[in-house]
Amino acid sequence: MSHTVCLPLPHLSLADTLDCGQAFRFTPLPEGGFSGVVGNRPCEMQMQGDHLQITCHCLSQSCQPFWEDYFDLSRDYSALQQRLSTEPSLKAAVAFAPGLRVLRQEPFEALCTFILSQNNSIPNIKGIVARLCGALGQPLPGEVFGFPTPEVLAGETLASLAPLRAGYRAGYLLDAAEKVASGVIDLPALGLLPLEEARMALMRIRGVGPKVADCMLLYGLHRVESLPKDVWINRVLEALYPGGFPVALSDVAGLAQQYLFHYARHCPEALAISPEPQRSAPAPKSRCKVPN
DNA sequence: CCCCAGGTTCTGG
DNA sequence: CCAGAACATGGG
Repeated sequence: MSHTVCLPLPHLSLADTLDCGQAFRFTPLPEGGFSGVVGNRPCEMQMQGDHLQITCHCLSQSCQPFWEDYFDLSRDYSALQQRLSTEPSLKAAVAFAPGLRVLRQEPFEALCTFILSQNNSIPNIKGIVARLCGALGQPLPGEVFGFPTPEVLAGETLASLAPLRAGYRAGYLLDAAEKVASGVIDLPALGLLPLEEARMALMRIRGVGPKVADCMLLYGLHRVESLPKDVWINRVLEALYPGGFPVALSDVAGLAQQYLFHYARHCPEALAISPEPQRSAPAPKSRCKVPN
C-alpha cells in the first residue's frame, strides 16, 4: 500500500539532488517532481513549500526513518554550506546549487552503478541500470523493479548479461557480485575501516579503481571525507587548488566535491576550466552569472 | 570516421 | 613508476 511521508527540507532542489550524477534511478515527472525506486520502495517525490513530500509504495507502514536517513536529514546543511563558503570557489559552487544534497544510498547499488559509470555517460548509465533492474530485480508495485541482490547477480553470466549492453563492464559487475555474495568483501563492514583500508579492499574488485572506490565510499557507505576524482574534479582541483584540497575542509571533502562537480559541469566557464570544445556541440545553455 | 562519456586494465619502456 | 592504448556501447 502506498502512503506519504513529509520531510522538512527547506531549499531542497530535487532536480539538482536526484539528477546530479550521484543516483541513477530517478526520472522527472511531467507535472514536476520525480519518480524512482530506492531499495524496494517505488516512490514519487515533489516539493511542497519547504517540505519534501514522498509518496512511497511499499508494504511497511513507517518509512519515515528510512527516508530521513536517505536524505541525510540529521546533517545540518546550513552549517555545512556556511563552512564550505569560507573558500571563495566553493562559495560560488554552493551558491550555484544550494538545494543540492548528497544522498545516503545502498552499498551494493552504489558499487554497481559506479562500476558502470566508468568511461560512460550518465544517460547511458541510467539505461543500463534500468535494464539490469528490469531483468534481475524484484518486481515491485507499478511495473518497476528493485536493484538486484548480489546473490542473484552473481548467478548470471557474461552471455546472460549481454542484453544489458553494459559492454566490457559486465564482467566487472559479475566480479563485484561474486565477491560480495561469497563474503570475500563485506560492504557494510568496510564502513568501519579506516578510509584507506576500505579503499584498498574495494580496489581488489576488477573494474574498481581509485575513482569508483571513492564513489562507493562516499555514496554507498556515506564516508563524506572521501573525495572521488573524476575528470571534472581534476580540472577544478588543478585550476583552483593546485596545492591540494583545503585541509580545513577535508572531513567533508566528498560533500564539497558534489557542489564542485555540479558547478563545473553546468558552468565550466565560471571556473575557467572549459573542457576541450566538442566537435559540433551546441553551446550549453548556461544559467550562471560569471562575476566581472 | 571522428571524438567523448563521473575510468580501469594492460602493455611496453 | 609512467605514458599510451584498448576496452563495449551510445550519441553528437
